[in-house]
This record gives sequence, C-alpha cells and structure tokens, in this order.
Amino acid sequence: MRIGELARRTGVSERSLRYYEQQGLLVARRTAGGHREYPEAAVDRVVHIQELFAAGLHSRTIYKILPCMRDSDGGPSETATPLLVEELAAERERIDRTIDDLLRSREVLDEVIATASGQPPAEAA
Amino acid sequence: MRIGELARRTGVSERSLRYYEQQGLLVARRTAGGHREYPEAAVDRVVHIQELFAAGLHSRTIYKILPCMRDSDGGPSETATPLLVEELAAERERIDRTIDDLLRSREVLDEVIATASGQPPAEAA
DNA sequence: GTAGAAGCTAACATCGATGTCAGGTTCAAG
DNA sequence: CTTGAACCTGACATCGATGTTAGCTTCTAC
Repeated sequence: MRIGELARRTGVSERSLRYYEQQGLLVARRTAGGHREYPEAAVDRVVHIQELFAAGLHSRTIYKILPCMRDSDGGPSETATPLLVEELAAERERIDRTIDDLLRSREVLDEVIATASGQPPAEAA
Repeated sequence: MRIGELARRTGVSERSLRYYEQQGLLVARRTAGGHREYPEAAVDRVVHIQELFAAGLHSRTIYKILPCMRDSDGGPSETATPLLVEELAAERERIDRTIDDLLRSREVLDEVIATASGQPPAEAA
C-alpha cells in the first residue's frame, strides 16, 4: 500500500510516517518513480511504534528494540544485547515511576472533582 | 525561606521556581531588595505542582485547579466551576489512556527483556 | 566597608515529534 | 495526452518546561 492508505489505516500522519522512515523505524520499497510502497505488515509495525512513542521512548531507543520485538511475521529477528536489556530495564523503571505519578495525579483530580460535584463548600451550607 | 533553600528542599531548580511564579502557580513575598521569601507551605505547594506537571498537565490548567486543591493550610479556598470540572474530567480520561499505553508498553519491554534474558530465539533450537 | 555568596531580570537555546508550506514529480483514469 | 489526486524532498515553525548565560544587585559575615 502507499503512504496515504497507511496513514489512514493507522491514524498516523504521513509526515510522521516519513519521519519514522528517516529514523530507521520503518522501511519501504520504492516505486520506479520514488513513491513508498508498504507491505501489509507495516500497519502492525506502525502500531508498535506508536505504542512505544506513547510510552515516552525516544526514536533512537525504539530503533534499537524494534528488531527484538515479536513481529507480525513471527518471532523476533534479533535478541537484545545485555547492554540494551539494561537500558530497557531503566526505561521500565521510568515507566513505573510515571505510572505512579499519574495515579497520584488522578487521585488529586478526583478529589477536586468530588469536592466540586458532591460537596458544596462549607461556606454555602 | 529563600529560593535556594526551596530549590534544595524540593529538588526543583531555581529556574523552574521562578517560572512557576511567572505562571501564577507560586507566590512569594519580596525582601526590601527584591529577593523572594517563601513560607514553609511553599514546599508542599511545589510538590503538588510537580505532581501535576508529571501528569502532563499544562501550567495553565494547574493554575486553574490549584486554588481548588486541599492545601497544607486546610481545605480548598475555592470550588471548581462546572466548566473546570468538565476540563478535569477530560484530563482524567487522558491520564487513563496514558496509563493504558504505559502498561502496554511495559509489557512489550518485559517481553523483549524476557526473550533476551531467558529464552534464546527459536531459530537456534 | 568589603568580599563573596546568593538573587534578580532578561534573553536565548534545547529537545523531539509533528504541523505546514513550497515547489516539483509521479500516478491513474479519462 | 491530459488532468487532478497523491506523493516527493526540504525547510522552517511549534509547543512548553527547563538549561544556560550575562550583567547587575542584594545580602551576610567579617
């Protein structure tokens, strides 16, 4: 498929898809005229990439772990080096901390919402 | 206390503290010479602010909800308007989505780590 | 009063994914 | 062949919190 369809099917802008390619996250065959031609598997791959971006990983990190991920084609084509594993463990910890922060913040929001919704301030009672 | 101590005690840079003030998130009395002078409660307040920043909220949003938060001084000094509540609910949903993304991504990382650590790739078997 | 630490303001830099625009080429259907 | 949609590259803009620097002032302890 071409870039327009891939963008439509993944919800990722063409701009971003080209950026992913530039960062080595996505490859595409080229038409005689230079247009990108993606295989079906590209859809899954873009979804994976998005997930990792959503986790706050940098493209450089994603670049390193992508070959180690179970792809739609089957098993991973490569195994993570100890160094990469160490880096991923650090990312994992960062993610854990982020989740904790989010849970705490969500509680704060809930408290404010609850106060405003259910319990009119004492001054009004 | 002055800005240096507040920075030390909260782990937030002086630069950021001044920025918070500029955004209206933090107020400080001023010395005759213009130096900032913070009350003890500022420590808690800065911690709150950091939590909300960590959740991905913008300073403008934090500005709006801060007066509605239970402060170290006691109850909230203001109650959220319905409009604000709606906005906070949207933030809450965003946070939920973010958490989901993070959980998914963490699983991906765990899988890669597990593969690299324990299970040599199938092609070798 | 004086030296050095600590503060002040203002301005500019940064990071990274993404938006957007310009100017040109290719593709597909008539 | 022609036309309009889709695509190409390249460059510049954006957002927002924070880092950094410069040049100056204030504070504190001697």
